[in-house]
Amino acid sequence: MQIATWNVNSLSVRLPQLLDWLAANPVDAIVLQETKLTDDKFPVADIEAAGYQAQWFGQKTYNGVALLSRTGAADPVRNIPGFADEQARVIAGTVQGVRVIGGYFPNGQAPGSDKFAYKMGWLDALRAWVSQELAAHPKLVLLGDFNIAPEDRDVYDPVAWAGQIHCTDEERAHFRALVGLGLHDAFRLFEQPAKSWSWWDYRNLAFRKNQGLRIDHVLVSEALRERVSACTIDKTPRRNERPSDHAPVVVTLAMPHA
DNA sequence: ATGACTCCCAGTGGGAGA
Repeated sequence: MQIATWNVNSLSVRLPQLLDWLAANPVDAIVLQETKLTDDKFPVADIEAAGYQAQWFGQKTYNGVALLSRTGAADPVRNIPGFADEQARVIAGTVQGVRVIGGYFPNGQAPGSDKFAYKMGWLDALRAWVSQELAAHPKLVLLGDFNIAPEDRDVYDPVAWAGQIHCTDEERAHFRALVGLGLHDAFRLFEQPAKSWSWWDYRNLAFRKNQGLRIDHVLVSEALRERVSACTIDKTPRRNERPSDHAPVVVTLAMPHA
């Protein structure tokens, strides 16, 4: 079983690339971030034609998430229950017995800003809810655009980024607290090339110079840890014309009855 | 290097992203 995450930075712009990628990478499920579409504009027909069922939750201009799966998702949830939020950032569902939680974590803009405070409150609420979800669903994957670079090795220039957004102590403490619920950073369960990033700035030839951050993550529960056989970042779509600034991340699980 | 690019809604520019 394979599950992916991809921040597409506008699904209307990236739909052809998504369909191409799914044809080449027929994952069982994928969560999308930054669809930037109101629900009435979601391209459900194209996605179903590609062999996926979809749950989606969006808004105009900003945010927006979706969960696509071959077999459909049971018990869907949109956003964090009990956390009043104007922004469409979370979609969850149970796919082939695995609880899949896709998130587009707040950017936070800058430490000290209102948006940073929102990010901290959102992370508090997310952790409390994921803790409950874990208790109900031991086989759980939390994945998406976390907008957090967990360690200095996840940053191309950790000196320049020290204390900057995505790299603050507060954000990194939140990442560790999520892991502390009993989750594992699937990417780090394996030997990985140095300088592995999931996002590269559009500016300054950052992709060509491989100047990026690893901010898109897949966290797997303890019950799934032994089943994880691979976790990779696919840089291929970042080489497209008009690419998203993020690359997909794919986790492979050995699921005997999937 | 106070930047750079891309998307969006707007409306002939500006905010947000990361």
